[in-house]
Amino acid sequence: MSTPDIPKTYDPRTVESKWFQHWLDNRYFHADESSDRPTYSIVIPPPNVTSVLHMGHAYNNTVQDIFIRFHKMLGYNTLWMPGTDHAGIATQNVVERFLKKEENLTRHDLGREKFVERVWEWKHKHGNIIIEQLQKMGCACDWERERFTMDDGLSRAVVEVFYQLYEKGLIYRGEYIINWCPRCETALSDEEAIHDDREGKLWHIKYPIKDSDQYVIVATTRPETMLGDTAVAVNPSDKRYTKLVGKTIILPIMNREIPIIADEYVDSEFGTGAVKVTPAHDPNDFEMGKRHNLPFINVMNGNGTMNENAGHYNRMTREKCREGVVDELETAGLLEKIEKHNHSVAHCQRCDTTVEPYLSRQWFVKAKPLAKPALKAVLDGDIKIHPEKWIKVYQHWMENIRDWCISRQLWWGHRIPVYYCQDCNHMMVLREAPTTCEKCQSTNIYQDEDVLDTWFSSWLWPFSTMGWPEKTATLEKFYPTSVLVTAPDIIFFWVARMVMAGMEFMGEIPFHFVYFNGLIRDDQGRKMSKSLGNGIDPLAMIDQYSADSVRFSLLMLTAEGQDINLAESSFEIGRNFCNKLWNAFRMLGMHLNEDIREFAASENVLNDTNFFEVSDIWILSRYHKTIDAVTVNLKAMKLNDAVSSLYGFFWREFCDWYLELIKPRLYSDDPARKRFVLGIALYILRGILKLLHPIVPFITEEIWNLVKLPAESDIIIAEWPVHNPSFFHDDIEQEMTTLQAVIGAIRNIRGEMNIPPSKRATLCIKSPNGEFFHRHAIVIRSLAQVDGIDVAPDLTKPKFSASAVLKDIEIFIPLEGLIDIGIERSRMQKEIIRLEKQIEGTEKKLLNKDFLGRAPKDVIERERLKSRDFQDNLEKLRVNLKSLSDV
RNA sequence: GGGCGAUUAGCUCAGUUGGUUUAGAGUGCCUGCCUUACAAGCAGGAUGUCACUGGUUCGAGUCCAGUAUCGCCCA
Repeated sequence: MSTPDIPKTYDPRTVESKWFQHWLDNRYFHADESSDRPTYSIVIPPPNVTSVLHMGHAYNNTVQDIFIRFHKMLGYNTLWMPGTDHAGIATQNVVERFLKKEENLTRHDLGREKFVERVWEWKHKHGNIIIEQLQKMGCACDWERERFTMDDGLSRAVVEVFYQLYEKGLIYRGEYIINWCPRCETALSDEEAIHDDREGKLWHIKYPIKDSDQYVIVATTRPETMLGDTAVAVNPSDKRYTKLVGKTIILPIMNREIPIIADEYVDSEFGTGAVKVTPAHDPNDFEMGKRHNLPFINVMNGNGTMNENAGHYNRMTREKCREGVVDELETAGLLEKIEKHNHSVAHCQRCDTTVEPYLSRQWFVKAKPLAKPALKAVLDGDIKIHPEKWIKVYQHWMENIRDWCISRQLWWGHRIPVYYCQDCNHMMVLREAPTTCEKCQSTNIYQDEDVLDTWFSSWLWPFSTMGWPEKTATLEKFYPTSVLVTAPDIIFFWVARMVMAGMEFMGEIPFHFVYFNGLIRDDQGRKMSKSLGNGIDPLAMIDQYSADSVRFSLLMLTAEGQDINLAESSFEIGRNFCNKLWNAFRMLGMHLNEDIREFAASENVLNDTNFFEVSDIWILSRYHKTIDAVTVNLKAMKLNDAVSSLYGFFWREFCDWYLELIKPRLYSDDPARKRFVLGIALYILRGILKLLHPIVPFITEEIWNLVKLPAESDIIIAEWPVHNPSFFHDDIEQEMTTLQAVIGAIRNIRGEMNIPPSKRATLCIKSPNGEFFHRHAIVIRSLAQVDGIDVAPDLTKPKFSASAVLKDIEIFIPLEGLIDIGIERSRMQKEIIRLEKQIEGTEKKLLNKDFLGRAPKDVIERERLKSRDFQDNLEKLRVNLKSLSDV
């Protein structure tokens, strides 16, 4: 493009898909095991295969993409491992609903084998949605390596891990109270049972004492479970009940005789101090039941209905049963009272059904031995966590870890590699399915019906995706990974367990850093959720504003680890920024030719020192400081700071000032100067594009390809700019600050006086530094819309003029007839009051003996200097104000 | 009940080890501009008892203690 034919508006739609395909075609995303460059690797937190992209994904993956692209440009051999997980419960639910709706079939109609086939079918058809959406975001994953937790390789890893842990005695089967979802009809881990505070009731029930007319009153939040009561318990030190311990209760409705026992667990403060004990339906009662050898009576079926142990409530739902029990007690005069009572109730993470503490036989992982090295890794600082506050949360969980229930009564998932002989009941845990019983040679063998918790495969993700248990070149090269980027709500589900797995199976940490990104909320600070309908669809936002805009906006809005409150209009930030970038490019682009492109790319422009003006030295100084700031912040993972400094430099300095400052030269008749200034501006723009690329990859690639030399690479693999301190010029920056202040003061006068831009003004300056104004006359004229400039050290204030004071510079704008004396006077008075307040502040300090005696010298000196400047300005202002009154 | 975090402009938030900050940014608001890159823009303006109370200090938005409100996690 030598005579630029640049579209007036930037069209992200075609541009974004074009470049993504280009990057794929050139395999820029591909990580190379044979490369000798230093490595940088991330494994994606695998989204559920059923999921569609939400704002949380969009944000989380933008962060990862920035890290990856940044390190790619720094020259690292980067690997971003993508993929999805099979999301046992969620996926099974989705497919079941689908089958019901489309074919009116249940999974039981199909049978296990056929059903699982249908799930795979569904996965092949719909499971790619989120992957395509991530690609739309621009994610620089190594898509050739995409993994799925049910892939053969990853499944082998799961079996291997089960086998190893079982051999070490870290996996066991047993009958315990677990969290049971009656809707999903499966066990859940503690982490999948979400506790919410709900308004409930506390029923006070009279339990008659055998052979007496007395009662013990027990308080319960779950009256229906009384059908399974096998004791009443009180605290041994509770004097109210000492005499009753050992007596017998006639359990109402069931008419079962149950003992009154004493147990330390009972809280005398709660309710009446006497509690019913239901060992098969409450984890604490379960422990008590074991301590006191109580019977365990399960009164419920897996689907949440009552069973034959519930007497005439058999087959009733637990909700109906509760109503019935309460009615029956009331009728019998056994209901003492009902109180309102708030308590926390566990709900199924996937379907929100109230979770039932349920006695059943499940498989568990012994967690304590695994937790020990995992905790040590973090406390020793081998794994660093950002923000650090999460270390404590991690520590608390690890120190109080409980065994992990890993079996699920589902069909979709990794089937537990345990086999039983039908003939001799022998149990075998094996890597490969056996054909005969190793004990009795029977071929009558069946596999455990249950599958494993999805997280039992996800916790292996950092190494299973790289080929473990094989010793692969990928593992050798890219494990441990550099950083894990995720949201803090899965710290226990995933982060903690990945560390345990890494330590146990690799003998090494899985990642060096954990970066927790904040949660996305709506504009009122509420969590985005389907039920509230307050979610913002990132794809709709991408359609409306472009992927770059979405990425940029999210970053601008986010402080480290803080939650983000998001409104749809927030995305205008990014759109406006991209528009500004496009237009900055357009301004230069229309003047570009091969020569200038070459000139800027070769950096020869930097050697043309005799063309340098203050503005050029200034922008180069600011540019190199910006490179430094952005690089430091990105390395420190302070993304918001990196983006802010880029925003400020590009918009507030490069566009607002530099591009305006160069216009006189750009439109001058001096081709050499024009060539030079275009060269500098393009040199800076090239750098800005590179610095911005990790954040807004598409538009930067587009513009880069319009300004780069044909021989240069695409920006995605371009070299990251390096700052050079020899470009730092504090003295020149100081001079620019003064120049900006002068122009600002003039603009202020013009603005406040409502002087239209068409009305040029003359400028009278009283200053000893005439040289300064001579040097900057052209840009002052251009940026402040003034005609002539008179400068003299002893200039007298013209009549009918507005004025401003900047230390030793006094600015006068004679505006006879235009200036409203009233406005000007109040403008000056406002300034005087402001200064008087400042002086008051500094004087207070300077008159304080303790301050003078104890504060460091430089601080005192600074205060003195400040005070003197304020006083000088004030005096001049007063004189000027007075002259205004004299007119 | 235990723990963590927050409280700074109308809104969303920065503010590193106490003095380089005369408390900032984005957005919104008011005024004036279609100035040959950009009205998705430009220029100017207004707005803060830094939640409250006390303490440490020559000096506190910043450190300490307590209070209030809100949020999150765990039991």
